[in-house]
Amino acid sequence: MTENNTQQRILQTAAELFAAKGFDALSMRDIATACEMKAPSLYNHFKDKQELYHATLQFVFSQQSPALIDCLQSDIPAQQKLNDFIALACRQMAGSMIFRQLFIRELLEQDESRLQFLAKEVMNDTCKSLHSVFLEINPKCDPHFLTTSLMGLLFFHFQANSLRLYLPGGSEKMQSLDYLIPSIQQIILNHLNATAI
Amino acid sequence: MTENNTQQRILQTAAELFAAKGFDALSMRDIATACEMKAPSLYNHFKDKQELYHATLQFVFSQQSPALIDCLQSDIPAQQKLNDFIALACRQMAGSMIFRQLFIRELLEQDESRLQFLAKEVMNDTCKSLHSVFLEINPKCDPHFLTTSLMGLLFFHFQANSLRLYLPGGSEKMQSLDYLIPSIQQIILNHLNATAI
DNA sequence: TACAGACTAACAAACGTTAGTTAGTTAATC
DNA sequence: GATTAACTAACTAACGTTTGTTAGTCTGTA
Repeated sequence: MTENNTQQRILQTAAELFAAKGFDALSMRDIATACEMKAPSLYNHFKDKQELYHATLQFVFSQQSPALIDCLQSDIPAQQKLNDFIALACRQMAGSMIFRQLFIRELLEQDESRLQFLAKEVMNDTCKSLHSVFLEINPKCDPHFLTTSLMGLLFFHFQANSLRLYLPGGSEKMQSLDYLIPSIQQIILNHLNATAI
Repeated sequence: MTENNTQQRILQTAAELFAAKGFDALSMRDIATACEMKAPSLYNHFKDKQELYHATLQFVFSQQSPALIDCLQSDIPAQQKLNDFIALACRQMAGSMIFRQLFIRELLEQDESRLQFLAKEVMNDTCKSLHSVFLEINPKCDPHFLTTSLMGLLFFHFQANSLRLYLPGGSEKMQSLDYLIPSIQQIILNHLNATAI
């Protein structure tokens, strides 16, 4: 139990640090210090740095989807399900940069086996539920394109929130959920409704 | 001239490597080897690793915008200008991963001064031209949101092209420019046209 | 002769990791 | 209930390697 507890604490700390700095910029000593221990102690819990990183990815990625899937399978009209989903995803994106940054780092790394894990183990169920909702709203739509587009909008709008302030027309108001949620909902819905049925 | 030539060669090589591996995973010896020289020789051209990295960013980012801006300022209908712009940006994204990956890495790093450089020196002019086109098509639209959304779609769709194959509904066909260009054009246009004038 | 730009050799610091030790806890024995 | 053995999980010390970088040297060109 102490074992498990320490392990969880290491994973949580490592997640924050890996997300912020990336695999190579982060040393085992950094992680250990943040966990209030010494680097060699980490090896009592994880074989090596790679294994700790993989465990961190699984730890973070497995937490995200359940709430999203629940939201897509509730018993309300499809369009409202989609709006709820987008709102929740936005809140998750804004609430913690850990998932978002780790995800984007994985996209950059382009490691085939890890991309496959990401797609099959982490995203597959959510995507399929989302496809159903898209098709329910408009059976002629392209659910894969819509899903990927929505992910792009979600990840980019929140990741670029610091950049936004320096871009023309960017303001603090546009970083807020109150602004981003309805805007993203509308761009997706507009596309769904515009495609001829 | 040899000086300038070598410098350019180093920058081009460094750009490819920094884009692929990131700042920390890449050593001066790696860069030197790829340039067919020894690491200390790099210091004849750049003060240190940081300066080489900054020079690389400037080298890469300054090449991208001119063609895009030209495309937005030609003398054709606004809607066609926008379509041409999106098509060209897609081709740039697909043609080389260097710009795309370096840009995303900068978004991850969240370094305020470099984000500011990115926004003001690299993207500002393109964004402003793009805003004009958006407003020409629909004066009631939100050009900042549209610009950011378009960037999100462009970066994500091309960066996630490897991931796409493992996602439900993903296929090689959907990685192609023939598929992505019109799809992205349409999602933006639909949103532009849907906003009440 | 001067100088740019390549080189070799070498530095200190930081890296991931291992070995060996120690303190605290649990379980079984007397 | 006390004693011992076994185990967990922390520690210190240290390893070999790689890192960014500097100093000093050689070579070709102007």
